[in-house]
Amino acid sequence: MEIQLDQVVTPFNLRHTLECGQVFRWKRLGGWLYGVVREKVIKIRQVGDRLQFQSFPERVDADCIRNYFRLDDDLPFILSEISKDEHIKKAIQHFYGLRITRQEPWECLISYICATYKNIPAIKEMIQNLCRQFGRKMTFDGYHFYTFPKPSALAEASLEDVRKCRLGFRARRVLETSQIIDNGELDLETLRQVDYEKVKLELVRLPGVGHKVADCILLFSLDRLQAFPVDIWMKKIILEFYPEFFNQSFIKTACKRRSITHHEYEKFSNFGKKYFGAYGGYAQEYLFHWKRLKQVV
DNA sequence: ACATCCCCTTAGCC
DNA sequence: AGGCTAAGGGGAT
Repeated sequence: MEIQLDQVVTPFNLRHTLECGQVFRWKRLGGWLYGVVREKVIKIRQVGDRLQFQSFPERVDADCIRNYFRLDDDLPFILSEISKDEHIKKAIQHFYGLRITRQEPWECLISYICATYKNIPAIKEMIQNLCRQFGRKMTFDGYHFYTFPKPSALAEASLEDVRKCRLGFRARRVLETSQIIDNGELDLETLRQVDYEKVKLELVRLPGVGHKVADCILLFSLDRLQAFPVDIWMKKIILEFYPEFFNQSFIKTACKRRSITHHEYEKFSNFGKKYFGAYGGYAQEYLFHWKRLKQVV
């Protein structure tokens, strides 16, 4: 199947979108990108302004793809809204077409609990282990894929088995959070309707979920495009490009410490929301990807 | 080689 | 209240 994009009205860049670090389960295999979304393997590639895809074992329609990649977001408008200065403009220019994804809240929640204090390759490894251990196997094009484990599968697992997935101290947090979700104490899907601050309060009650993880879940799976997660990279970016928005002594203290205090988190995240506005999350992702790639090169 | 540091942070202690 | 520190283990340096 195929989706015809109009790069003026619906700019999209599949590669940037999947490689910017917001998702952990996509793989490049033989010219295609393969991922698992809602129990189905998706095989997708972009040829110019055509988005070609197949799926297994059942067919997904174009709406599913549009939904996952947020193709209905008015990206030209969003990018014009966040184009506040030369730094963000440069990042946008570099990765034009990068979109925030609309992930499944459950998978997003567990993924970002795992993401605590880990680098991206290691996060991918942990999630892969979890899926291999607790998911269902699917074989497509000769490659093996696994569904993301259901809440019950993780809730019923032993701490030891979760630990075997190399989760370290995150194992207990994943297990306990899975039990809360499986019990129905918190219904993730209904959180889309609740307002931002209330959802955040609900999320941070889960073991392993602090403000940063909650903001990632809000941004990548609960449609809160104003959420502005601040990790160590975003801290570096703000200290480097936007120090004039804070008082000098605060910046000086923040520079001395690599990690982020709760106080710093609030100040930086609120800055992001205020400065970039309703689509701060998009600004965050463009800046994040730009900074990380620049660091590598 | 081989330490040592770093890691898209959280939670618990003081 | 807010700052400090420990917490798997793999990959980078």
